[in-house]
Amino acid sequence: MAPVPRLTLPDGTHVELPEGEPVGAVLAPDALAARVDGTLRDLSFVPAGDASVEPVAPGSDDALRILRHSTAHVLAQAVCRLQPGASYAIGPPIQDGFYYDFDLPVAIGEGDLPAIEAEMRTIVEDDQPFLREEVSREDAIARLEGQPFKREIIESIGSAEGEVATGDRVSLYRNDGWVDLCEGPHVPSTGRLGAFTLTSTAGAYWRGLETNPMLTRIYGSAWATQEDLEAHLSRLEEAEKRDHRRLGRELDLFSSPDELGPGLWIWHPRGGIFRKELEDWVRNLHVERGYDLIVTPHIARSVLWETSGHLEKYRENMYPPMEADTGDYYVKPMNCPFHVLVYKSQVRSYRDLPMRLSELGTIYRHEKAGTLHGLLRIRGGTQDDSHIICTPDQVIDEILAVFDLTLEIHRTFGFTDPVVELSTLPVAQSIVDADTAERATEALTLALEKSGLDYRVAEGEGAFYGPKVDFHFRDALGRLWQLTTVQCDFALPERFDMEYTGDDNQRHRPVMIHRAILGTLERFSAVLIEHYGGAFPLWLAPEQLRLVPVADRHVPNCEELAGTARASGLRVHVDETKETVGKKIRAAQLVKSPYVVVVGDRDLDAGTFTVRDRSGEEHQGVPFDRIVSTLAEEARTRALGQSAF
RNA sequence: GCCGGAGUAGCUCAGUGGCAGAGCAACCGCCUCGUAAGUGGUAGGUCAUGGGUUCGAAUCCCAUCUCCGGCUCCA
Repeated sequence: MAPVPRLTLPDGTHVELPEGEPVGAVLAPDALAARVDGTLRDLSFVPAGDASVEPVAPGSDDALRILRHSTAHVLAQAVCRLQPGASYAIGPPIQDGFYYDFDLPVAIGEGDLPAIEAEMRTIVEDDQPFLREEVSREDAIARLEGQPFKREIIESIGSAEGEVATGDRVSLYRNDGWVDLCEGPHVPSTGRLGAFTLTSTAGAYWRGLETNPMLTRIYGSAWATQEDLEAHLSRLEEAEKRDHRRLGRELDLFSSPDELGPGLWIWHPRGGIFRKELEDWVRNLHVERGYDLIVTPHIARSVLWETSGHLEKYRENMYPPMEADTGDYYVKPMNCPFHVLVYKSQVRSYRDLPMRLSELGTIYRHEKAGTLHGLLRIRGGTQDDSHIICTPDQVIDEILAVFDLTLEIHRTFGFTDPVVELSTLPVAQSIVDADTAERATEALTLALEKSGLDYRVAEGEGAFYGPKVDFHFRDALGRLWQLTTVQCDFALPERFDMEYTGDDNQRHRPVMIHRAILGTLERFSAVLIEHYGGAFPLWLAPEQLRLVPVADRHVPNCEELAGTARASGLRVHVDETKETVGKKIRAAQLVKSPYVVVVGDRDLDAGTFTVRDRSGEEHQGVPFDRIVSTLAEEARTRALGQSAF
């Protein structure tokens, strides 16, 4: 007779499990699953012998994943009830929720989601147990007859490396006669689910391959409690309020009229002043850091792009050529070839190096139509693009200096704690030989090690001409944005036959570092708008001070005060509309004007004013010259918070 | 590019085969006001574009353009 299994609980105590009893029998009733000897299992799992057992408590990350996965099953079951001929593919838990992919006899849209959700609720009310069975592959295929995707998965299991199951047996989960191939584990029964909602539908290729059939994906969100779900939904609402496309319109910053073409944007006066401030600052900072400013055109002959390799490797992202009297011209998708030409305009010596060539270069990329997204994914944009051309000995120090500048720039906006990623060369489509790629990767790795930054490696994610280091920063809502990219390039110097004379009087090949710290200004602006929710720090605010006359007769007083403030470099708006003070305050608040000063008899008599900031807080009795000097100082220091007076 | 949805006044939207609508914004008055919407009026439209069905189309059909949500976070 087999010995009774002895279970070790997380607190170190031991319990004996009566033979044939599942682990759930000894765990708290709120447990959703169990971790048995480190592996996630159903509560119904019966251990073969002694084991350590840990409950998967509600609210834990494991529990959330299981909950979401189980909810995905309920979704699939509901869809199959509503559309009996449906094939179901995969339905994993994801960030904040889950999805399931289907091939449906009848197409559905978002309007069909309430009906599906209602069906899901009845399944939850039924409190159907999730029953696990382990069967042979043949049996599994038989049980899932008419499910081509499941068949494909079953046949592929164990064949590719890293596949989940091994051996000939796979697991099925069944509730109420509906069967899915699934590794598990699941919650004990559907009654444990509930805090979920379906969010959207989408097309998704089977296994993500464009050559595969397009399936219908249904997305949902699921949480441990209704409160968590509601908190998530209000986070989405907050993100929507901060959407740069919406704020760009509301704050009158930019637009993309149809006549321009997709992915192209015009900046309005209020957006223009914001960009000017950003650009002036970033240019000056570069000059301070030893960069030289250059200017290059938007188009160039095809020969330039042949030499650079763009026509060979980057053509699909380039606008088609323009025919002209002197040959074919291409609009530039990158600035680097032009910077090479600046370098090559003279014979260079090691004394010229490092050369740090910088421009706000406007580029055009013919991005795939479906990938465009506001200012975040555009076809025309301006990069803070620089190329550092240096000797191999100087590479590491130059890269370190770029890292340093990167951190300084992002700190100015309140972005800290970057997530740093080293992307190695994409082997297949590179113009670089393995040896060169190795050298470039090594240089970046050495610089990263020396910088002390934590980083992770992404194999094969680099640019076609070289490996790169990317910096991602977290915004006010906790979202990560890839902003900075630093690329180490041994290929273009070769292709363009770039040279310098060394102190040995021999010719040498320089190294080129590509780097954009803000990325494109359009994209960066979008990130800033969402980060600040449109409430820019004073130095970037299109309007810095708004004066509100109490009555018409105070307009001249406001104009006079505005003149004083403007003389100190402040951007001031006087609200001359014939509205009530309350209405004018509201208008100022809606355009997120940082400071509002109401000007009436009381203030003019006293010679002091009440300053209202964005939070609505009022600072009383402030002389106007102090308002001006305080705001000027706030702008000068690029302060992130508002002044207290 | 592909799947699904959408396109009506500057903005947000109603209108589902029978005269093109509302709120906000704009403009013109009245009010001269004290920290988030005072009040009356006026103007504003090729209902994305082109074709079709119909006595009749914003509405139904087709095509095109544009926008929105997505297109492995792998049972």
